[in-house]
Amino acid sequence: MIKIGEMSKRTGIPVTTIRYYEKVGLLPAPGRLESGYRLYNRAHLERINFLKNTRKLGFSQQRIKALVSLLENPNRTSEKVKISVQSQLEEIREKRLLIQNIENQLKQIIAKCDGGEKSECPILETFHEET
Amino acid sequence: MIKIGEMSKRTGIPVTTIRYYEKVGLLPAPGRLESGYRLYNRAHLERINFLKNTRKLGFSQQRIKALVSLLENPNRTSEKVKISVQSQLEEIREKRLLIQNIENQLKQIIAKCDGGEKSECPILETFHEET
DNA sequence: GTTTGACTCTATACCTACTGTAGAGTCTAG
DNA sequence: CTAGACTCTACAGTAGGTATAGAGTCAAAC
Repeated sequence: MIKIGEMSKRTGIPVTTIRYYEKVGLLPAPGRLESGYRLYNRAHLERINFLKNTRKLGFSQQRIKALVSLLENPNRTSEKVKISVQSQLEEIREKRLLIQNIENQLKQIIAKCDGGEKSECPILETFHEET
Repeated sequence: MIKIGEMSKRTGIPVTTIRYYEKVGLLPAPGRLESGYRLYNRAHLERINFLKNTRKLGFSQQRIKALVSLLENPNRTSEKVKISVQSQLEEIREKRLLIQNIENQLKQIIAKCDGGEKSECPILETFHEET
């Protein structure tokens, strides 16, 4: 049984964030000492690692909650888990396409500028276009 | 001279967002009718198009403000504008690399799952790893 | 002339996913 | 026994807006 500071050290998740995860329902409320200090066990450590890993993969809190309830459901199938992760992949893929599109547009816009010292500026002109 | 609803129609930017841009200093405060209604001119329309285009390219408000002050500076050089847009490109490129990395990880994780009906689940196991 | 409906105003709350701060209490090593 | 580290709650702030409440205004139909 460890206190929140030790948990923070072991997981690399800030103390404030751990308390926040409890508040939003991603982490079960732990037991408390008489002083009110939180006391975590092995299961909490595992849950925080779970949150850390899914967060790194860009999962939203909503999707993480869905995964957690699968996790806690004894009737879960790995198929359902897979479908959830595939949705996440699709979302990420769309974000990547969007950002790639922006990247290409920026490159084209930069290419318009010859870097002269005149006050005319093809980049600013582009930004003023009606679209 | 047009009212805010007409401006919204012409630019496609919601009325609430136009007021918000004024509040955060991206759009100069327009004149008002006696009733208090905002009245916009050609310059405001151009500014809103500018905001719309830079926002579409993922510029932060901070960077947009920097661009706007270049825009308003008669001593600006197109070189300075170019440098600002190049910084934006670099930021976007890094975001894209990050998201591509996530995408690849997700693909690898999904590939671990054979979709069986057993309760064991390589995906959930991956999410529980200490990292 | 009035009434209806669309429009506008301000102010405030809400969103995601946290982070930071104030002020008070607790624990532990010297 | 005290100093410093740790923990607690509650609330405010971040970016970039969106949504809502309640009040006032404008234009056209009747």
